[in-house]
Amino acid sequence: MYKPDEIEPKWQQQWEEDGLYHAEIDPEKPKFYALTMLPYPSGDLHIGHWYAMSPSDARARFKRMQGFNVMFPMGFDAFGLPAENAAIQRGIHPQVWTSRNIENMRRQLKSMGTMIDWRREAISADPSYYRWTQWFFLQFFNHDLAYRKEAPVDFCPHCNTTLAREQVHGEDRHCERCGTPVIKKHLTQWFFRTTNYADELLDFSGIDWPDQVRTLQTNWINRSEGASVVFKTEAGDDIEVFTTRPDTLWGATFMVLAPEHPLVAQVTTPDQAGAITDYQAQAERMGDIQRETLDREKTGVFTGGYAINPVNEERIPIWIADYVMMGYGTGAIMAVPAHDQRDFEFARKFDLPIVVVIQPPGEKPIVSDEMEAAVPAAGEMVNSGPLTGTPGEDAFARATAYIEEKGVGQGAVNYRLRDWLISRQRYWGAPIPIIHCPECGAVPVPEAELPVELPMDVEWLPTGESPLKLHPTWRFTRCPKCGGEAERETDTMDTFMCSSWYHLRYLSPDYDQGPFDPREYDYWMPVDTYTGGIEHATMHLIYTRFFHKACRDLGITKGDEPMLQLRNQGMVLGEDHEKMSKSRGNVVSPDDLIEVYGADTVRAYLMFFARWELGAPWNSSGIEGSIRWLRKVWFTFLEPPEVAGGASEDDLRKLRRKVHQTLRSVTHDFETLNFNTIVSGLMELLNEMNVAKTVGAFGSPDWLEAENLYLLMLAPVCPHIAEELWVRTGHEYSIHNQPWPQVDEEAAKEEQITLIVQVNGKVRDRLTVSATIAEAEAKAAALESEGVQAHLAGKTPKKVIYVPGRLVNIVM
RNA sequence: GCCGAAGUGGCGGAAUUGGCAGACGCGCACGACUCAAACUCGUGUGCCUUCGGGCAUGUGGGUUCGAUUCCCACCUUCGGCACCA
Repeated sequence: MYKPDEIEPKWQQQWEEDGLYHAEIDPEKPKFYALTMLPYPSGDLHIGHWYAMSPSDARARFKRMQGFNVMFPMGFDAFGLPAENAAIQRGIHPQVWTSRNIENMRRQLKSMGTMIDWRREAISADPSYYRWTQWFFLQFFNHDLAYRKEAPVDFCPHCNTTLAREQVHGEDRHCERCGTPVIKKHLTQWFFRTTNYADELLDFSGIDWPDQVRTLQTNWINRSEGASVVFKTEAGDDIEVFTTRPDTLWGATFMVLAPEHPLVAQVTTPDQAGAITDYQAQAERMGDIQRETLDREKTGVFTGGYAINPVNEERIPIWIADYVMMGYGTGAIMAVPAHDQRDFEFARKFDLPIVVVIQPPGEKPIVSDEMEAAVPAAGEMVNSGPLTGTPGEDAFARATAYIEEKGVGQGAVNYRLRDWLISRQRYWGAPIPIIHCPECGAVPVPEAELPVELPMDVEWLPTGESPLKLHPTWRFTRCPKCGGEAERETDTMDTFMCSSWYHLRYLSPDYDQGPFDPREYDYWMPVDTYTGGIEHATMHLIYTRFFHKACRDLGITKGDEPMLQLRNQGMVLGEDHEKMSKSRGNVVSPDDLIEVYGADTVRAYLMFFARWELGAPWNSSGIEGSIRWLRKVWFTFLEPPEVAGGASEDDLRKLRRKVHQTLRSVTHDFETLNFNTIVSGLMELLNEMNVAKTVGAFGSPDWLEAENLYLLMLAPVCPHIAEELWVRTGHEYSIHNQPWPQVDEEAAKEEQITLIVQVNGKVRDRLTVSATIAEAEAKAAALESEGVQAHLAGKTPKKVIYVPGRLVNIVM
């Protein structure tokens, strides 16, 4: 009987005692760093964690058998709000709550039978870890990659903290963690200069990442090329704008500033001041209730001020309107109503002049009074002073050159990507290692004094405010520079900061001379295969790339990218096809499944039941198929056959062929992470082996080879049963130290093939012929076949097409 | 509105990238075992059929001897972005 509850714990213990999966530097062997995204210690592993981790584990095991020195580490992204909420609601200290959860999740991970090397575990909330998170912050600070500024920022009123732009999602601009719509606040916060790396982040040439992630990141960064142009105002100030259409500059008939633009007050005339202030107040209120979505009708107010169009010296009015956003570009635009739909609508509503300066080729001349919509297409420049007549394809370049010659602007590139806001007004995070001194300003904590540890004796307030702010003593300190009284920064860092470098801490989690041991780095980095959810495409996966590149420029890391290959798994939905959630009551618990089926069955089912990158709804009867398969594996190898001996040469050759064909496809599918076809291939081979068993193949040399190869292929998928059967069939422990077998291409070759015979593309016959059949012979056989004769009716075919080894198509 | 992914039996999915559509598994039906049920094993299972065959990979076209695969248009679903200048 197959009893997973007996064999699984037994082997897990054995492997652990023997240190089977310890990863050590070995210059003799090629290394392979297999990494899967680390979990947040929420308390329980759910089936989604299993789905992410157990196929990744199987892949790592496969690589190990292939002869690579594989490191497959695990850790916990242990800072974060849920721990703090538990503290507020139940009075448990986040430290206690977190370590309790980690203990449970570690136990669950071990029950999965993974090859995780637990000696390399890293926990981001440990002072020995966040000491280095803080150290990285200081390196960035010292090299002007971290800075502090006041800005309108996104604030989650539920989580009581600011968020990075990447952590605000959806049309309603809600908090990535809790779903609450964010509000704008003006606060002084810490930022990292991610925008310095915008262009480099768009370059994926050195890495094998899914197109989808590349597209998401590319769209997120949203690079646009254009020009920045300076308009002088009559009030004396310069207004800089960004435009992607420098060729339309002669058509700029007014300017629009965002209501929050700092120059609004300067350009506003006294008689317009009242209307302007009212509109600004309205826009500010609207900001909270999403002014973009609520009101598509253009609104705005004239400031009374004028600017001069730098190319034609026209005097153009300056307006403010909420369709111009302070957060993009310079917060001011030149409005070209003839060629921009938004400007067009605005001009029509407020009766502003529309001047056509682009004429698309081959279309009848555009007349501004008759326009029903803006004409955004490229075309010949018209009505554009010295550049009139410039053809569409040259317009952009010539206009930019002209602006530069005149000294009123230059070519410019703009991005949507913002600098990364890393300040969080929360307790359970790594404190920002800065001391604010009234004399010296923001002073970094000396490296020798790291980590700035979180105080444990804190009080939780139901207001949701960070207890660091109200701690009686913690924040008061002395300035490291002048020795005067000073205060600590009470904000902590975004937890995405911790997870931006965790793959480096795994290299040497106990190292205390730096964030990682350079010897380990030189051997293991970069990560060879990284697996995890696509939901991190524009958060963690941008941050960690930025982090790596910034560290490279500081001489801390090497190479341009931290992770060479990325693969994303999909999501396991509930049986009702909905996202799993406690409130829906459709959550599948891995602990329960292991109790009933054992880990090997769960692992096999998770690999088999869907395309890994897509995921699928759970199916509780589907998993029955997986345990049936493993029971059948057990019986096939251990149960004596009903027929002993007597298999024909042919039967044995057939068996051997199937074994090597399966080995070929399984090897390929492991390489490409097509887990479902690995399992189906093994199922198919097992069926074939049982056929061979009934004709007396059991015990023959070919059978024994099949058995060996079968168990070796099974080992990465179902490590426990494979080990048990390996030992029971008389092999030496451990199967997991065996090399991956080689395909015998000769054995895998088909001797006979089914030649498909088509007439006009329709199958009319199937012939069993030698695989090496010659073209003439194949065609002749096809023409003579019964099925064809019936359709030929004495006529001569027009054409006969032969595809070697596959088919003959007779065209009538 | 823009960008991207995906549409194949009752279900999850397969098809060496242009060559037998539906592998493998679930489910279902029938049979064996059983007093009976479950388990297990066996057989069958895309649809229609006048049993010759015909129709089938979201829809409609196209390229080709041949299309799930390539091209064009459209529909649906799911993700992302969105007054981005």
